[in-house]
Amino acid sequence: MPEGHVLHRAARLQGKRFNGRRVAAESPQGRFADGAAAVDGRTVESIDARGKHIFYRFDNGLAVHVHLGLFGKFRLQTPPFPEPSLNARLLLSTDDDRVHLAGPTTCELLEPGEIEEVLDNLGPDPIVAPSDGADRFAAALSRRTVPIGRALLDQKAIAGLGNVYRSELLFILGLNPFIPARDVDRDLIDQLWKLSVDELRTGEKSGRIVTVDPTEVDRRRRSDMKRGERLYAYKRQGEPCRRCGTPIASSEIDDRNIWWCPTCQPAAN
DNA sequence: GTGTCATGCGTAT
DNA sequence: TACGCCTGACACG
Repeated sequence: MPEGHVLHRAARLQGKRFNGRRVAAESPQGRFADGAAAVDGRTVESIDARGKHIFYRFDNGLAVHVHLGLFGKFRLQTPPFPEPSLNARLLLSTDDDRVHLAGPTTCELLEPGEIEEVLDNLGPDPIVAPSDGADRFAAALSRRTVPIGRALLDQKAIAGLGNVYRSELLFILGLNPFIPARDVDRDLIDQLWKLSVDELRTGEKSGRIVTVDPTEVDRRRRSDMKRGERLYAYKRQGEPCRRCGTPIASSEIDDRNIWWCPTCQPAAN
């Protein structure tokens, strides 16, 4: 379930357990055997996320770079450790903790300096919220004629948004997904950036994506909401818009589904 | 048990 | 634009 908030949360929670600790590294599945061997017995210096990427820096200068893709998953485990699944690409263990990684798109060893090459291909990350983030985001969009709904998934424009957040952010701001990115007003771009910061940081803290304002659903607190009550648009096609009752519409942009409210997010005139 | 789908993305066409 | 990759949850029988 990996949008950017998941990786930042993983970096924070794993960092608490592994930073400064010597770890055993292995790859039960075998596909990262050489990489695991290169960091086995080394000390973790830091674990950091950027966009949907996470980097483990070790005291020998090497780093492990992971991207979860659509299916990848981390599990944090404590003793007694369960038998690792044969799918485990990477296990990092101390006597007290273990992180179990399965199904990543990327799990690779990086030499010193190579982390920067990955970062150079990423736009501003709302969770990091650099001071020039809104400007960089706006500059990236200003060059693009593609729909705003597509541009939001371009990790060079903004790093960390995925398919859930894109539907939700556009809904909240009443923005039609098909408006060309460069035609979106700068004021709305700034709002998109600020909302991304707020929503991803909220998601990082809770570990799940909740965008609805509880007062628009019922009096329950966000943490008590059932799945399906936490979002405005994502995967709600045919269900009534929480704001106006119009059935939520769905379509595809670039082979990926997107959901929106035809009334609250009207097409540009 | 089998089939489908998914919060992603690189590469080929 | 289409396909391949990687895993797991869920619907269906």
